[in-house]
Amino acid sequence: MPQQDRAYATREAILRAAAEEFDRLGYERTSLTAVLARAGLTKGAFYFHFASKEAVARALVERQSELWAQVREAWHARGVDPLSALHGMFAESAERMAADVVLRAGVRLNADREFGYPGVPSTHLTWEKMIASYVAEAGERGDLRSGVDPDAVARTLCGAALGARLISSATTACADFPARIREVLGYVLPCVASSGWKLSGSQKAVDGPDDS
Amino acid sequence: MPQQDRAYATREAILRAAAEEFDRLGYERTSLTAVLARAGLTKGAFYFHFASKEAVARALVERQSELWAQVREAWHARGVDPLSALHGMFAESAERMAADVVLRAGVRLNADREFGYPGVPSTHLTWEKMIASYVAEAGERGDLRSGVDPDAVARTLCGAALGARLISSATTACADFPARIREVLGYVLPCVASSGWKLSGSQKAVDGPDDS
DNA sequence: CTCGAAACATACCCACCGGTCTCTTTAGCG
DNA sequence: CGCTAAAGAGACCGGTGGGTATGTTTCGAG
Repeated sequence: MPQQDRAYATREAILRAAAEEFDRLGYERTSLTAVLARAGLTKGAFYFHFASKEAVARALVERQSELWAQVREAWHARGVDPLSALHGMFAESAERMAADVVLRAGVRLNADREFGYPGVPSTHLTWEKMIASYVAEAGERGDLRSGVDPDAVARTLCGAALGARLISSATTACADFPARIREVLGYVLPCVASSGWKLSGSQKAVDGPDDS
Repeated sequence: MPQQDRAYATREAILRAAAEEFDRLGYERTSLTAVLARAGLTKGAFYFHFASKEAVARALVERQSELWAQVREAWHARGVDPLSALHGMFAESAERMAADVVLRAGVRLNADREFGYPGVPSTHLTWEKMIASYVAEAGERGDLRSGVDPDAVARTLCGAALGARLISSATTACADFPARIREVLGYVLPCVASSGWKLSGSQKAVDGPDDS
């Protein structure tokens, strides 16, 4: 609760303007001047609310990471099988990103750090492990084909999602990101899951091949 | 044919040093000073051979694009089925990239332009179309499952390859890129190809699931 | 050997960007 | 009202990076 309401508004305005620029250009190529021009503010306002350019970026990454835990919890609570949960989490994440610039910026910033700079431990490994554990769990339930390596599947899905986001971000500002994600899932999961597995959780699986 | 042999050598040295920096840091974060320090040269030498920083980047992108046409021709000449040709092209490309810094830098620069800057037509669309045509051709031969959309497969593979390269580049300097690409192909192609299809062309398909 | 162009070195310029400093305005509160 | 701190404006600074201008070496031709 800020001492003044106006302060909260401008802080949000800065975050939003920064998100829009970061989303388009990434961290390096985004200048504070551009952000402030977009927000209709000046450096005085900025450095009152944030300690540095990096601090805004961190704030955006923060918001983003909070949200994912939330999404994950929600799908965990639904009690569907692991593969369906994975599908749901991917799809919901993609849809949220398509709808929210602030979220997109946070994701991009988070990724840019990892892949731009060399040798960063990276949150991305966390994702890979999380996905791998879901796939492994599916294996214990007998939902996998024989010979499927959970780690390899996790690497594939992670990479595919990353690439899809980049392309979608550059071409349609992530508008077609959900569709691309569903395509990826549609062409990977059937190859991973055993023939008996079916997507559950009131989801629509689009663009995958028919069983034949 | 340069007037002096030494000139050719230094030009190559600049290209190599620039490639190493571009490969690690990307275009924006690479400074000429760092490149020249690495090459043991000065700005005088640089601006004699290249008009600008961007010109070196273009030269690297140029080399890269020449090579792909070559790879594509080679696999076309082998006369294998379309899906096997796709597999071969992907695998060979990945292996060349793992081995050659100059190539990697060109690829990264080419991609950075497309995805960093908004609204660039992009060579990447060319790739998608090319892949889609191969997949469509496979469909005409009856090598596809029913319900498979060649365009969607192309998007998926393109994105997956892009993501795999980024992750591999950041973590192992693309050393495990060939393995990651084979994983991707192993978990996508079986889901796309009809059950009768088999990989040909003396290639090893690793990490894919068993048929069951 | 000489001379001139090619090939490279070095000092310099300038625009920009993140960050700081000082000053003004606004809002809460007695 | 009037006082004070929050909130914001706007000028300014240091550093860096791409690019240039000018000087110096190397090489090949005649």
